[in-house]
Amino acid sequence: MAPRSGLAVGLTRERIVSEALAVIDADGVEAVSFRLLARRLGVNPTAVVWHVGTHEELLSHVVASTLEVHQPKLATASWQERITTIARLFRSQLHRHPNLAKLVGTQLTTNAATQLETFEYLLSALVESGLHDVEVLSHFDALLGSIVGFVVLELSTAPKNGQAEWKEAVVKQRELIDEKQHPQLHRFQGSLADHLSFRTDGGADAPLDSSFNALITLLISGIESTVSRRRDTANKPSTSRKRSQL
Amino acid sequence: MAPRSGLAVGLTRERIVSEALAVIDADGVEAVSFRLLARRLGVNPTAVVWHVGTHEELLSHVVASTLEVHQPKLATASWQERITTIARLFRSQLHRHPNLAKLVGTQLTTNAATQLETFEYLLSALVESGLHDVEVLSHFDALLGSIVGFVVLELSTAPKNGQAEWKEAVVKQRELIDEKQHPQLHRFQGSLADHLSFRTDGGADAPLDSSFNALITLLISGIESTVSRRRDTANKPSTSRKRSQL
DNA sequence: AGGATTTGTTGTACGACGTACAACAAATTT
DNA sequence: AAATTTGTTGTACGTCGTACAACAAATCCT
Repeated sequence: MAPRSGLAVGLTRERIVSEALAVIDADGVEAVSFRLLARRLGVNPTAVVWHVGTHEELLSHVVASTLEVHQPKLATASWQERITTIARLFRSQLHRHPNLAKLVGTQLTTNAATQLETFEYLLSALVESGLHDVEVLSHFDALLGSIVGFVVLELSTAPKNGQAEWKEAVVKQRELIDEKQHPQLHRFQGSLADHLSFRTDGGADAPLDSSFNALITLLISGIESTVSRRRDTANKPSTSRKRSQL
Repeated sequence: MAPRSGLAVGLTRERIVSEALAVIDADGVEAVSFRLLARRLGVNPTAVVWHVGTHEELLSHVVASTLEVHQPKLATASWQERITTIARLFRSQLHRHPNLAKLVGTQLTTNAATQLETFEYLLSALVESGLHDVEVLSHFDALLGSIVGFVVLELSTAPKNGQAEWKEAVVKQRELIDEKQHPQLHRFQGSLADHLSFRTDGGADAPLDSSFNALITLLISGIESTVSRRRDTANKPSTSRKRSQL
């Protein structure tokens, strides 16, 4: 798989991918080009192409290489603790490479390959929670999608061109919230600056820690109450309170 | 703001943006270029630039124009119903333009501008749920981030180049799940194809309806139990069960 | 009314990009 | 020792965003 041969054998796909990651961390995804990488590696651009294929494939490989999470042993922990740990681990991993977020949210290549461990943990946690088999998979998506999606959104970045004017516009708009038309927004106006849709900085500069913790708590206690609610209605089915499920 | 004048006055920013949206719906975000739009509008490329500014700004305008959700009157509904409605409305809106998802997840310009109505509804629903003021904002982010993030991830697309080989690889990898190493994954193997990280189609072709419903249910009953748990501990504080909150 | 300014459009030009293709040399296989 | 594979180079094409200068129609100023 790494068949050292050829003329100036120094070049590997791994080296290219890791160089690309460095560029991304420093200057963002848009800065990655075959020509730049070739320059930095002292190599001809088309040599890079030969190793990684298309530009799109290169970026896929970068994402894949970054998301390899080495799981700590969680076998003894409760399912709640396991979900929490997985979520936080993923988030801190992506926070280490914030410019990668847009790729993770975009690529569908969430690269199941190296992630089987993580998925197994998450799935077993859901089974252990007491959910029925039919529910487990939909909750698997719900957790994975909301957690990954939250972090992707948290790390989304401001438009890097008209940054100054844009920030100004956001601030002004925040100040112009009308008390009568939007009373609750007005009431929370002062604190809005650090929250989604009203902030002027991406999550790399202004992380949403407490919001993320709130999300985890919501998800877990949501599962708990789904399970326990069913346990109740099993005893006295006439009192069952049904939430519309479609 | 729309000061009809000049030579061939037919061109407006609105017309450009709507043409760009048409291109995006048909061929994806990558297909949008000044030159193509100019061709389709029978106009010189730089005329387009004059109206919309940079390429990045053009895409921002497209997102903004699409996310204008006209809210139905929800004043009489319960806070649970209001959250559900907002979430579903947003999702169906974005499902109508699936190729736009990557921009929404990427741009931070979630365009608070025209969305104030929606945010007010969401915020008031949280206040009404009984959460404390300090919690409302973090839960605001948690809901917004997880819901929007989920849909963005749901709609993420497969790499459009080596599609055939890629799909094959995903299928094969799904089949090679080892029973002893990953027992739960193996157990659910058959159903995995339609779920996150194991599917071969984006959410536009294979929507994750039941997973989205599960997410909403989790979030809402999570809030309910957070509130009611606090109500209990207010009566007998010694029994309070604390979930780690940082 | 008429000159100045704004507004919409055109043309030209530059540098960077992805990538297809042909060439070729070192290493490996046969 | 011949054939093939593997790594690298050079060239070349079409496309892209966008900066800049020119210019005409509409509007504004006095």
